Amino acid sequence: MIKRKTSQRDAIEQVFRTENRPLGVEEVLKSGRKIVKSLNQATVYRNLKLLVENGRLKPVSHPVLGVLYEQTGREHHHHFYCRICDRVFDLPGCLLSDIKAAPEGFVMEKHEIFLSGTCPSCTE
Amino acid sequence: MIKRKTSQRDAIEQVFRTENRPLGVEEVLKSGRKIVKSLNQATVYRNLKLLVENGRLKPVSHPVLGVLYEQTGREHHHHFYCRICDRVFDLPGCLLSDIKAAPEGFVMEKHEIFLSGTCPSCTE
DNA sequence: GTCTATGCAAACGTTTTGCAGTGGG
DNA sequence: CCCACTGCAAAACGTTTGCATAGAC
Repeated sequence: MIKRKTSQRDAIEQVFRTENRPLGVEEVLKSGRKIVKSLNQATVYRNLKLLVENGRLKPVSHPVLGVLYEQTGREHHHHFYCRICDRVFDLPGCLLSDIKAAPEGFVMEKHEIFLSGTCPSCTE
Repeated sequence: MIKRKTSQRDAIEQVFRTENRPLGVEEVLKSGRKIVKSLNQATVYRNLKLLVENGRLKPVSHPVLGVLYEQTGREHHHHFYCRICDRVFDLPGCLLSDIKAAPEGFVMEKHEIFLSGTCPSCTE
């Protein structure tokens, strides 16, 4: 579905590569405008959707921040939300591995884990 | 902040007692109207907020269904989402208990876990 | 009778869409 | 030279709010 290479879409992808953490629409727009100053909100929405359909991004529905997007291609992992700096960090590994999580009768196909608290730079 | 007893609020609370699972605004409105047919959407929104402030309900931000509400007073637990019947079930116990979840430097204060798959009635 | 809580409609913030025009291939 | 993609503005959607009045106490 992506047919052409545009400076707007490039800028959006570059933002994800630079920040290297899950980002929301507003953050992508703000940072993307530093690269392509005419960047429009509708273009960001359309491209985030396109990039998801093309398997380059994955949506993460965060309990506090709403829908975020992150780059695909990394291992299964979970997220840590810092309530002070309001950022989301990737956590290595999976806390649920080889635990029988769901009771009898339930067939578990997926899981998501969200931790929250304070990150290293905000904790003193 | 709740000063009076109204049939609308009673209906809303009754819906939660009857269903006994996390519910979204639309479900509350739909079921509540079976009890008080004039029940208005704005009234549902206002009462859900009031009931949260009064400690009777607790919001749960679900990755698929958005904001749901559940009755307070039960132990810490997590949720299972059935992708077939689209309902959320409470799960007993906590899968994260006494596991060191966050890496060095991160101070974990809370966590949320969402499982999904198929529930007993939808699995054959 | 007082004043909280409700119903209705307008307002709001966020996301999506229609359309004319730009620019990638 | 196409037509995918963009910017802009309007529409759509879910939630909140202002206001007049019903109804709890």
